[in-house]
Amino acid sequence: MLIQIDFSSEEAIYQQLCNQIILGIATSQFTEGQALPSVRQLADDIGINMHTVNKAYTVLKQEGFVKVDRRRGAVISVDVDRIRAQKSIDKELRILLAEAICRNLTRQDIHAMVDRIYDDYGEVNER
Amino acid sequence: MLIQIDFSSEEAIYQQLCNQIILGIATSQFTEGQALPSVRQLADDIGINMHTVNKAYTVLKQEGFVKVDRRRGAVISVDVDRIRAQKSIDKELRILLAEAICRNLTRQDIHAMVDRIYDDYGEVNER
DNA sequence: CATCTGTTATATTATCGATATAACAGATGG
DNA sequence: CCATCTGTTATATCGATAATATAACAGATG
Repeated sequence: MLIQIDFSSEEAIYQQLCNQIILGIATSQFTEGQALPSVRQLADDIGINMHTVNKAYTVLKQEGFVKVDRRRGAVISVDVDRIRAQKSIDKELRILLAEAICRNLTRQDIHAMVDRIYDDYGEVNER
Repeated sequence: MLIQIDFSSEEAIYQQLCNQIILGIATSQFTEGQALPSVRQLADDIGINMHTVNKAYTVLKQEGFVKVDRRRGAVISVDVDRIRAQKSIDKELRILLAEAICRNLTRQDIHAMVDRIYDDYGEVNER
C-alpha cells in the first residue's frame, strides 16, 4: 500500500502515518495478520527518521490496531472492542457535528456524507 | 453558558475553548449577535491567562464563528459557507469512519449515533 | 478621565515533534 | 557461529507550540 506524507501539513507525521494505516485497514489494503514494513524500511522509503515511524507503530499498538512480533515486526491485529470504540468515536463526532450544525448542514447532509464514505471504502475491496 | 476546561486533557486549552463555544452555538446557547465574555473576564472566570482566551477568539474569528467589534468585543457571527464546511467535515469524517470500520461499526451504527447527537443538540433548544 | 474592549510586543518556561547516534535483545538464515 | 534483520531503549539536540507574565497602545463608553 502506498503511504503518502504531506510535509507541509500541520498534522504531525506520525499522526498522518497512523491515519493512513487505519485507512488501509478499513479498505482491506492491510489485512489481519499482515506484517507492516519494518520501522527502518518504512522510514527509508518515506525519507523520515526511524523514531517517527516507531512512534506511529507504538500508538497503533496502544490503540489496538497492531501487535508486535519479535520475529515479524508490527503485524495487523485489530482489537474489536465496540463499546470502547463507540465512546471514542461519539466524542469526536459530537465536536464535528457541532461545527456542521453551525454551518447549516442538516442531519440528512451528514447521512449522505457517511453513506458516500462507506461506499468509497467498500469499493476498494472489490478490485 | 458554562464553560468547562479539563486541565488534565492533552487537548490544548485554547482548542477546548473553541470547541465549547462552537458547541454552544450549535445548541443555541450562544446566538447570532450575542457578545462573548471579554478575554480578560473569561480568563479570570476559568483561571487561565488572557492570551489563551485571546488565541481561542482569534481562531474562532479566522474560522468564521465570531466577528470582533471594538466596542462590544467578540460577537457571535457565523459565516455559512456550506461548500467549504462540507469539505472540511468530509476530511475529518473520513478518518473517523476508517476507525469505525476497523472496529466493526456499521453505517447503521453511525447513522444512529448521528441521529442521537442531532437529537441531543436539538433538545437544548426547547427549554 | 477612568474604564472597558481587543490587540500587539517581548520574554520565559515547559512540552512536543522530529532528527541523530548508539546500543541492546531476540530471531533468522546462510 | 555470525552477519543481519526485527522492535526497543537511551540520550541529545533543534525548532515549534502552548501557556504564562508584564506591559503598553488605540478605540469606545459613560
